[in-house]
Amino acid sequence: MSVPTIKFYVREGLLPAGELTSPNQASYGETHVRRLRLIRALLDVGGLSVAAIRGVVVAVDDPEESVHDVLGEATKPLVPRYDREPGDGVEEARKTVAGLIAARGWHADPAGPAAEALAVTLVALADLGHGRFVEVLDTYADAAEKVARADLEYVAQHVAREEFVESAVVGTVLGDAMFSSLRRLAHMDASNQVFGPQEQGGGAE
Amino acid sequence: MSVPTIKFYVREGLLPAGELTSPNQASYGETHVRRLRLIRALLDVGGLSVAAIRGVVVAVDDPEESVHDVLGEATKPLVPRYDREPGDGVEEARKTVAGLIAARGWHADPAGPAAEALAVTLVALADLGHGRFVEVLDTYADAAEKVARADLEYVAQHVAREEFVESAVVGTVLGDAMFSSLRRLAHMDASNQVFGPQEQGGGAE
DNA sequence: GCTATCTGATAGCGCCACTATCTATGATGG
DNA sequence: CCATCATAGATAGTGGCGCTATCAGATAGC
Repeated sequence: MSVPTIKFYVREGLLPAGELTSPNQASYGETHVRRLRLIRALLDVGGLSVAAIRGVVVAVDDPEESVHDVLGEATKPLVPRYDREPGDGVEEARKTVAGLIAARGWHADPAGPAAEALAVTLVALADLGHGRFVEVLDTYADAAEKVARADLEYVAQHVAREEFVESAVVGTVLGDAMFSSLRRLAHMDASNQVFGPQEQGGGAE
Repeated sequence: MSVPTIKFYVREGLLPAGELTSPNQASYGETHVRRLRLIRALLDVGGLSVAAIRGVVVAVDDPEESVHDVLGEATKPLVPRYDREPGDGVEEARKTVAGLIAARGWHADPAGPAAEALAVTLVALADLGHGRFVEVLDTYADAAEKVARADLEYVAQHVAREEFVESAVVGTVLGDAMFSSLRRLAHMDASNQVFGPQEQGGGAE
């Protein structure tokens, strides 16, 4: 972690400035190191942009901010743009999403960023000829529910109140990465089972 | 979709050139449109880089290429770098991942990109003071298995052989996006239930 | 004192996903 | 037939992003 990089983060509002002990000497403490680790994790592992991280840390530092709002902040930049002539199927996808939320009794905003991102993804799938992929939506939603419950449980057990907000962001962002990797591993396994062990790698058999 | 952008994709090897009917007239067919949609979906929704997409389409176009290899290609650029003094906990994380793979009997390479990405994520979590998050790994793995099975089933039912490779990529990349959105929705619901309905949004009650 | 090191500020770099401009060629229409 | 206009291809430029290099000014430490 180079000094100029750190100063860059300070400039960008990701990191509070060190306490000046004299005009050319600043001291950085444990909170700074913690914050730096948060930045690196969100940046490298989570793939967030510096701007998104700024939004997150501003919200994290604001004691008035609710978990809900911070997550919204962290999630906003993740909605894809996927340009399309409006109304061409997006509307239908939005309805599908709203229907799913209603069917599951989820207390979630059908117009929020997460719902919108889902709708966009469904449209993209339909465009690619995979409109039927919605048939597995329920399986995905089941899995998502289970994972979300586990997340909440973890937070309830291991996270102190004053760390709720930061932990929620970390869990949301890194949890995605975690699940994504696990899904790939599970895919490998499943495809190895279906297509047979054609000794095409490190066949542990 | 502007013309210069399309030409850019041709130059970058993402899109085959149109068939020249005369030195200044090229004809683009359905395959080009399809490919363009694939590019936009992977780029906008999947968040892949142009370089990664090139790897994917080269592999997709190669009839010798196996699903396995193409997915490897698409997955490789997704492994985070997350610089760290080596051996400082990464090794332990790798062991955790290998143990998980073994415990589940997954036929997956514990040294492949997916396993490595998972290990890196675990290290990042540990760095952030969430080492205990591994306790929910099993829940995540269960969910991932279920989702992966559903994916395979979908492919088996709805995808023709010659589209296996492309569909696998699409499913892997857009499936991540889909699950991610669903998890966020499930989080909203869970947190709304835990923290009580403080009328902080569009309370559909 | 004298050098080495730190600070903050400004400007620049390298990569990436395009985009603008240019020339040559040929389609198009009165 | 000929003026206009669009298109192909090639080259160079743009804007954003995540840093990084350089520079003055100030001070710590010898």
